[in-house]
Amino acid sequence: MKIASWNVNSVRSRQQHLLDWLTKNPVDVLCLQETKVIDADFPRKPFEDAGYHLYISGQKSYNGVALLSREPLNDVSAGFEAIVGKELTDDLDEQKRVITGVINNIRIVNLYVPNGSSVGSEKYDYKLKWLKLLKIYLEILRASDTPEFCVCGDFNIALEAIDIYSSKVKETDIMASPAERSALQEILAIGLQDAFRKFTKEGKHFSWWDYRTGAFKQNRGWRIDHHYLTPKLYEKAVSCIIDTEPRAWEKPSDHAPVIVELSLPV
DNA sequence: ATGGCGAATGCAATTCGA
Repeated sequence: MKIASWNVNSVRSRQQHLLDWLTKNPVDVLCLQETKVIDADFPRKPFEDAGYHLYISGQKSYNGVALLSREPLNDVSAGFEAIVGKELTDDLDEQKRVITGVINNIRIVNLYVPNGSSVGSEKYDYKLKWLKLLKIYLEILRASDTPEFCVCGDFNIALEAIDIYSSKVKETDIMASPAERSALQEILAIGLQDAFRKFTKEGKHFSWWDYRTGAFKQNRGWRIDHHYLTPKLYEKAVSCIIDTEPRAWEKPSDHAPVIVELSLPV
């Protein structure tokens, strides 16, 4: 079973790239982030014609997540509230950043973690608050009757120095600040492991490159798109690769898709 | 240190992303 994650930076702008990529890479589940479209305007038909069931949670202009699956998904919910309740969710479901579903007793959680703008900003505080609730959300799922899961998406956090092209990472750099990293480490402490690092120990492997200053050509990137697996699934992982090819296509997303393969029947 | 690029909105210029 193959599960891919791709921040597409607008599903409408990237529709043809997505269809071309899926033709070459007919993954079982594709998790999209930054669809940037309300549900009524999501281009469903081309993906349904390509053989996928769609589960979407979008909003105008910003954010938005979607699950595309060859087989129908069970137990689909969008947002935190369905899992943690209204009280704890507060206003954190206004931005559409979470969608989950179950296939073959494996839960897939698709996330678009807030960017945070800059360290110390209001958006940074929002990001840390969001990550705190994410931990509770995942703890509840871990204790549910579908305890094995793959949490993937755009985390907007580079966990280690080798996940960033520059060796000059400052504590004030968004996506690399100590508070962001420890918030993510606390989440992983519930029992999640980085599928990519099971197979690749060295640096210079990235999933996002700035559109500006020719960053991709010079491989000046960050690895901020991740697949985290519960122990039983981590054991079953047989590969995890970042497909940099579509990043070189014309008018690309600034992110590349990341694909994990599990030795499990679909 | 700054700005650079791209998408959305909505029709010019601004906001946001990372």
